[in-house]
Amino acid sequence: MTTTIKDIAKRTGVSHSTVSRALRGDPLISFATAKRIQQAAAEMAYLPSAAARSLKTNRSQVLGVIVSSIDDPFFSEIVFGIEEAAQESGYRLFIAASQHDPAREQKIVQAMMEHRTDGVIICSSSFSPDQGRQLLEYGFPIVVVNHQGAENFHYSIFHDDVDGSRQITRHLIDLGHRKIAYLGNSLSGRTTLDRLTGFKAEMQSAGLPVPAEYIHHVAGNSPQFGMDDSNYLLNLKQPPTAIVCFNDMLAIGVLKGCRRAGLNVPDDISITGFDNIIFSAYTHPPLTTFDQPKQSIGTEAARLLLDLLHSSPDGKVFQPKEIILKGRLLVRNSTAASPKEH
Amino acid sequence: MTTTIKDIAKRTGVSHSTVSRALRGDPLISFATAKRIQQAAAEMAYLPSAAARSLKTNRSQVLGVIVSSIDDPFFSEIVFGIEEAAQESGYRLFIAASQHDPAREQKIVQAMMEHRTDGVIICSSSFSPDQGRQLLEYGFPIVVVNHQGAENFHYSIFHDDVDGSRQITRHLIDLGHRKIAYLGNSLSGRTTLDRLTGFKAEMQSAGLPVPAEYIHHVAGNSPQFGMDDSNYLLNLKQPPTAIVCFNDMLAIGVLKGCRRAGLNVPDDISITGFDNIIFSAYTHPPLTTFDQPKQSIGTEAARLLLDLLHSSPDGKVFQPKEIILKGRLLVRNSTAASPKEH
DNA sequence: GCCTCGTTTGCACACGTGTGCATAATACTG
DNA sequence: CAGTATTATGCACACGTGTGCAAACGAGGC
Repeated sequence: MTTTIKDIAKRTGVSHSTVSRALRGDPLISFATAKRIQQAAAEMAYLPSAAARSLKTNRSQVLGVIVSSIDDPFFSEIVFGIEEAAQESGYRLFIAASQHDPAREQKIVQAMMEHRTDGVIICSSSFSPDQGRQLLEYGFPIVVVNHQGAENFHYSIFHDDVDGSRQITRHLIDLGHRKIAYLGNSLSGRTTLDRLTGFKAEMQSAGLPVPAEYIHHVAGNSPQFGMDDSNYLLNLKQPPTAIVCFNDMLAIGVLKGCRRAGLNVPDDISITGFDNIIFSAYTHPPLTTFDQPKQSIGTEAARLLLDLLHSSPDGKVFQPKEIILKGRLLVRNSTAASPKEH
Repeated sequence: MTTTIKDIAKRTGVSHSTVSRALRGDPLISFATAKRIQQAAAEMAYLPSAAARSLKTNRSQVLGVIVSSIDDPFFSEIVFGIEEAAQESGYRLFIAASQHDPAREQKIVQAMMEHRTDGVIICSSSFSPDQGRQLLEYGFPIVVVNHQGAENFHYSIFHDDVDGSRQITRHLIDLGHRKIAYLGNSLSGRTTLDRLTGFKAEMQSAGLPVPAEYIHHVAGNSPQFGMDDSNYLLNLKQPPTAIVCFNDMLAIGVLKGCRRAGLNVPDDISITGFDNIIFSAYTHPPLTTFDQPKQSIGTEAARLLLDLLHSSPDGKVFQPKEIILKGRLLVRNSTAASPKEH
């Protein structure tokens, strides 16, 4: 059986409460006995029961992380950042993937509640408002990352997607492109809208038209969607000379779609991504994209949540807070001067 | 505050033990009162405390998953498989990334013990034997996936890497290649050795020599390593006409390295990967690789562990078990007939 | 040597849930 | 109707840890 503080108490001849205090470093206990107890604990390979502690203290030292999918490298990197910050403060992560499935979201929310997670970070742009409300009502401190329903939550971390998208678009305009299309992902809620907004804004300020058929949405994040739906844009009567893709995953698919259609990137058409996932440096040609500080987003989200946790006992209500991070344009080789019209 | 079974007891005028039984579906409780209690519980939005339950039952309904890194798409897909199976059986996941860092591994092991995880799945090929021993001594049921130290553990899931590597190599030999190099990842322990073994075996059975300089190892899994170290192989006096890469991540980097060196894949040189991660279909050219059933590996690992958990109370000791899964060769366009010697 | 004060430890209860056992309520048998 | 079998419920304790409070201990001052 696993050793408990009672076992240690028996062996050292003190009460279990003394052991508890000694191990927690309570100054009430004399240095001599504290040391004696700690040594005994080490020898007996004692490890406290998280369940018992959590039951008593009402704190689990666990942060819930809800992400739409684990196998999306964008989210993986954010999670990586979260874990760095969490582990630094002695917190553990409870990661769950919603997979855009409401039933699954329901189960996740329930599990978070049952485990009395100390707080929750939502990274799933499509997370259902109903589930969000449930979490809020339960009293969880919540930090949302790039989330569409952010108006309901008080603490959020944003990457400035509007600005990023403007920079990407400006880059293409500067290269002489005038017929630029946008390929979005309808499942990405606010994120795709922000990027679309930035795109439109920059086009407008350059006095360039954006015909309705130049804005197209797919329903998923895999390269497959990008490849399949690139046909739609390429087969338009007036095909674009550049495509601004919602993110790198789609852009990677679009690159292949173009190649299949016999188009040379970037000579015949320019393609841009967004996020700078690791693979975007290895496509052919390497992808021009917007380098989003994914890891920082994760660590900032975790730090904000931890701040919230450690200051709430004071009873003072935190001011709503919105942290906006900026990335940088990363010009590689999938963009070039607009092809001359014949 | 959160509602407890005592609150429900008060409201329904029964004792808290009756509530406990009613909610657990204990047939001791009459149908009428059980229904009444369940309804009250639903109205009061009752959710059991995982901590309390786990403390009392000594079962956490949580599986620990140790993975070397989350942002490696290969592991992500395995984790995805694990989660599918776990959630089906009402288990939750406790995921932690070791990052090849012993200090981190130590913390992870400790956390798993403190949380009294019901079992552990180790997917980190470089996981330290010391930590593994500690987990074993603690009494965790453990399932290892492709792990180097599998001899110490009784239950394991393997992909038949030796066979896969032979098939890949055979494919290249059939295409007329005679000078074939192997690029491994020294951090991947047994996995890279198995693949190297298969490679050598097939070369030998074809009567082809493998000069020592044709076997090269890098120390990491990112495409960057593949790109950087491809130079070494390409600059040999007798450069190979084909490179068998440890996995897709490295192969993706090698593809870029070849392009940089002015080589055309597959006309000048053939490249193969391993794993079939999602991006391998979108490289240029699309990567010939070995399609490993990643998701199945995950679900099988989880199922094996769950079987272990549900049968151990009988006291009967399980026979050691090793499940070997097979994948299939996936020929795409990064391999072609060996270039003619001039 | 008595009182006071500060330090160190133990007692007892609490957290929320599960369960063996005793007891109360009901049904059944003769 | 008494006695017994059956069913339904409650009591009390347990899981491992943390903590307010009382008690024991020792030291110092007069």
